[in-house]
Amino acid sequence: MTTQAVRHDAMRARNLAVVLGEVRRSGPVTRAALAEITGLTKTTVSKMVGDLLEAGMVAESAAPRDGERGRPGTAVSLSGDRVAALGLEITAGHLSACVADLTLAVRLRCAQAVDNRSRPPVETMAHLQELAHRAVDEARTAGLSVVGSTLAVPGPVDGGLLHTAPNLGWRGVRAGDLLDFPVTVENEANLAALGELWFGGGPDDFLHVSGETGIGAGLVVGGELFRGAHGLAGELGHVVVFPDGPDCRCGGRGCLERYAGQEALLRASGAAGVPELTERLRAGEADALRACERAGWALGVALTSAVNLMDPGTVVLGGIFAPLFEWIAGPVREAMSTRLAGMRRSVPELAVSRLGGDAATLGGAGRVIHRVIADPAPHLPTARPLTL
Amino acid sequence: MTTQAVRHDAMRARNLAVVLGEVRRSGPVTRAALAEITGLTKTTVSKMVGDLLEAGMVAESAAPRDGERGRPGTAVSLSGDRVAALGLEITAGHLSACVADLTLAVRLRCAQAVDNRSRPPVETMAHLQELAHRAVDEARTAGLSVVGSTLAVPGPVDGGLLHTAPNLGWRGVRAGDLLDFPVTVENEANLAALGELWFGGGPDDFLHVSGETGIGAGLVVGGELFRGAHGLAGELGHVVVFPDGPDCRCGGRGCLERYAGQEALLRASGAAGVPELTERLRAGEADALRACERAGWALGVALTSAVNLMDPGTVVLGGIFAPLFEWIAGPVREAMSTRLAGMRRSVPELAVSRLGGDAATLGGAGRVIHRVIADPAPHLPTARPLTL
DNA sequence: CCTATTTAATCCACATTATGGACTTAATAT
DNA sequence: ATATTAAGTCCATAATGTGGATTAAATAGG
Repeated sequence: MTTQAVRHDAMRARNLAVVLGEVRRSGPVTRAALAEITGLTKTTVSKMVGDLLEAGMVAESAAPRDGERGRPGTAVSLSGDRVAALGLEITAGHLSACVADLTLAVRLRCAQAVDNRSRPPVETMAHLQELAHRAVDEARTAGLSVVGSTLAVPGPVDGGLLHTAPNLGWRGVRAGDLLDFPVTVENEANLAALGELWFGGGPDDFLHVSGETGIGAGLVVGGELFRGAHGLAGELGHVVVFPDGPDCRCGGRGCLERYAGQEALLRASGAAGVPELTERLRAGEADALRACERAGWALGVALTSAVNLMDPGTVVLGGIFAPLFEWIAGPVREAMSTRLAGMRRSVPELAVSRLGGDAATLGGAGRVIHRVIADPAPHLPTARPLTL
Repeated sequence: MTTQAVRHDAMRARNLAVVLGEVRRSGPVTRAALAEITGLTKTTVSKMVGDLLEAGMVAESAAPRDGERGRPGTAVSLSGDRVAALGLEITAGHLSACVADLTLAVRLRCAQAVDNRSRPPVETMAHLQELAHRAVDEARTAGLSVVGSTLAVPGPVDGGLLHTAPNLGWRGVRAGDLLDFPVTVENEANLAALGELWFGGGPDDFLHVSGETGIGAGLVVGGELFRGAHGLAGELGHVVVFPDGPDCRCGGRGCLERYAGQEALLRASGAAGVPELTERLRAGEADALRACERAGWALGVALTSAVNLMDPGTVVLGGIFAPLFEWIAGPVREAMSTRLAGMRRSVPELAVSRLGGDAATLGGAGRVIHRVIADPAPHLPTARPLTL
C-alpha cells in the first residue's frame, strides 16, 4: 500500500502524537518547553495539551522549579489514571494476564497454573477469557479504561493465525477468534523482546533470546520489532549448529535447540528442572557445569550466525538463560568473540534480561500502550473500554 | 528521534509524494482517476500534477481511451526527461557508473577494468570521480539533471565509513569524502538487493545473495532494505556451516565462504574462473558437478539459518550463483526444504537474479530515484544538478 | 446534424489547522 | 512597590484541502 494522503485531521493527529510522545520522553515538561522541543508554536501545543488533559492521558503537576525568574510553568506528564492495556499469555503450564497503564506501570498481574497440553484450544481459551474479564473488571473499578489487548502464544503467528505450537499441541488455531473481545495474537518471543524494550529498559537495538522449551528470539531495531516477511523471523532454535548433528523435531538436524534447549540442557546435566540446575551449578557440580558450557558454546555459534545476518546492537539473554546467565555467558561470549571480532568493529554486548517469566505478557500490554501513544487521536473523545 | 511535527508545507509535501507515487504505480492515469485512488479531491490532485509537470517529473500523454462517453482525460505518467540519478561502484577489478532516469530507465552505463587492489584509495577515488563527472556531463547534454548519487563498495558501511574491504585492501576509508560531489556510500550486497527490487522486478520480500569473492546478502522486507543496528546485516558469508570447519580469514571457523565462496568453488572444481566452471559444468565434468553440489549444500545449510532468523519471502541467487543456478539450485533447495519444511507453512521459493554484475550500480541509482519519488517536494522549483 | 448525457478538469467560497505577535498572568529581582 | 522575565492565552492571518458549481470535450440518440 502506498502511504496515505494527509488531510487536516491527519495533520492534527500526527502533531498530537508528536506532543504526547515528547511528554513521555521528557517526563514532566511545561507547554513552553514542549513548544521549544517540537518546533510547534505555544498556541498549538496548548490546544493539544488541553485535549490530552481532557482525555486523561496527561496530567498537570507542579513545575519543577529552582529559583528562576518569570511566571512558573505548569508541567504535564503522562497520566496512568485512565488509559490501560491488557496483556495475556498462554504457555504449556500457565495462563497469565496483566494490565499496564499509559505510564507503563503494571497495575495488575495474575497467573494461574494449568496444564494446557491436556486441553483442547476452546477450553483453554474459555478459561483465558474468564481471566481476562476479571482483569478488565478489576481495572475498571480502579477507574482504568482498557483500550486493547495482546495475546502471547508459544509459536509462529502470521496474520492472527497460530501456525503451530508444539508445546501446546495446537496447529492452525485462530486463537483471537475464540475470545469475545478484540485481541492481537503474537509470538511469545517477539513480545518478550518488546517487553524487554519497554519494561526492562533495554536499548533501542537488541536481539532478545527467550528460551523455554524451544528457543525463540525477537529482534528490535531502532525500537521497532523486526518480524520478517510473514512474521516468522527469530526462530533461533532451529539455526543450524552442526549440519550432521542429531535429528530435530523440526525435521532438520543439529539445530540449536538440540544443544541448548531446556530439554537438552536438563538431560545433559541430569537435573529435573532449571531451579535444580542452578542449584547444582551453584554447588559447582561438574556435570552441570559441563552441560552449561556445551550449551553456551552452541548458543554462541548460533548467535554468531545471527549477528552476521541481523547485526543486532546487543544480545539479551532471557527465558531459562537468564537464571543461567552467570554460567552460560562466558562460553557464549567466547564462541561469539573469536568468530566475530575479525569482521566488525565491535562484538555485540551480551546482557541478561531483567524481566522474569512474564516478559511476553508485559510486552503485549506495552504494545497496545505504545500504539496509543503513537496515535492518540482515536482515543480522544471518550476512550471506550473493551466490549467487556 | 521522535517523529517530526507536521506543518502545512509538510502536509503538502506528503500529498505530493502520494500523488507522484500513485502515478508511478498506476502507469498513465488521468487526474480524475488519481483523485479517486488517493482519496484527495480533483482540485488538489490537479494542483499537484501541475507542479509535477512544471518540475518535469511527470508528462501528459494521450488518454488511453476505448469508446467511453464523457470528456476524455489527459493521462499523466512519470517522465524520464529531467530527473536522473548516478550509481557508482568499485570492485576489485572494475570501476563502473550508470545513470538512471525517473522511470528507472538506464540512460547511461560505463565500466572500466582497473586493478584497484594495487592502488591507494585516493587514486582509485580520483579515477572514479573522473568517470562520474563524465557520466554527469553526458547526462546533462541529454537534458537530464542528476540529483544525487550512491557509491557501492565491497564491504560493510556504517554511517559513511567503509569499515573494511578485504578485496580492495582498504580499511576505515571515508570514501564519500574523497569525491567532490555529495554521495551516499553503501554496501554492495545491500545495493544489489535494491537493484533486484527495482530493476529486476523482484517481489517485495526477498533475500538477495550476491556472491563474488565474499558472499553477501541483502534483505528486502516490504520493499525496504533491512540494515540492522549498524548497517552490517546480511553477512551471509560468515554464517557458520561447520563450527569445527577450516579456519576463515574472519577469524572464525567453517564459515559459508569456505565452502561456497568463489575461491573455494574454483579450487574444488579446478577451474580458473566462473566462466570456465560453467563450461565444465555444461560439459558434465564430474569434479565441477561435485564442487557445485557441495557448495550448494553448504549454501542451503546457511540459508536455512538465514530463513529461520530473517523469514524472507523468497531467496534470490545473484552474483556468481546466478550463472551457476542451473547446477547449484537443486542442492540448495534440497538442503533447505528438508530442514525447513517442518516448521513453516511454506519453504521460501528459490529464484535466480535477472540482473548481471551491475545490480549494485543500478541499485545505487535506483535508491536516489526512489527517494525523489518518496519526497519530490525538494525537487520542485528547480532540480539543481550535482555540483559538477 | 443537433441535443442530451457523461465524464474531466477547473474555479471559488469555505473549513480546518498552524503561525506569530500581542496580551495577560505570575513569578523573581531591585 | 516596580521592573523584569517567562508561561500561557487570544486573535488575526496564512496555508492547504474540501465540495459543489461551472466549463470543456467527448459519445449516444433522435
